[in-house]
Amino acid sequence: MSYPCIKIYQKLLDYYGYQSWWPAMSDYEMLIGAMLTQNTNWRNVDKAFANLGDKLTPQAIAEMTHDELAALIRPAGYYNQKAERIKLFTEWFRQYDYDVNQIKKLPLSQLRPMLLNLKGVGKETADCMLVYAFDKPSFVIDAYTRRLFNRFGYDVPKNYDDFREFIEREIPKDVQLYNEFHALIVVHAKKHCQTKPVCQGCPLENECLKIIN
DNA sequence: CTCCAGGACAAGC
DNA sequence: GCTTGTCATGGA
Repeated sequence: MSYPCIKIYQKLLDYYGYQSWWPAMSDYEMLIGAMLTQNTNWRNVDKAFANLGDKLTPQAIAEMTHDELAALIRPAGYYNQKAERIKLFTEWFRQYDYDVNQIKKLPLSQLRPMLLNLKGVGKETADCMLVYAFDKPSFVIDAYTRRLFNRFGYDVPKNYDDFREFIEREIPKDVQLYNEFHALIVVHAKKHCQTKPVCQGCPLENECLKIIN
């Protein structure tokens, strides 16, 4: 690899500054947001949050019926699936008294398989939860990450865990770094590369071209 | 009208 | 292992 992965991070950080993610009022809101945003525009997730209002707590959601929850999160799409899966996740969360600090005591090697075992929590969602709620360094791979690394000329693995481990080998295993890097990738993609394989008007375009040529 | 957005899962090969 | 159909809304 001719271009160090960490330099992409540094360029994004220089341009956009620290993002201090995840945008959420509480750890529970972050965890639910990770499930609601699956293949869904964040604007629609915000509408669901607005509908939930002060009922966006594990206690309140645990007491709702499926239909009540589904109606509130309807704007976020897949609302029947997501309602069921959010209920199941909240049941799991209850084992830890709805307290992320209890979950943080578990090692990453044990916690990640536990999350993946939950219905509706796949690899990307699990890694988001690990980085943004449980302070565990497990690099998040999403469509934006693939697009960016392809743009920079990387021949990245198609397999999720292969790609994740590839990046984890390239940069320090630091949860704060993982947190910022993924946030910067998303912010960058939303501003400049949302639907285009090539970043037109991208602030890093000159750098991209310099690297490829 | 079509296409897509910070995916996950089950079924089929 | 990998590919495909399904789930669904709202904005461009």
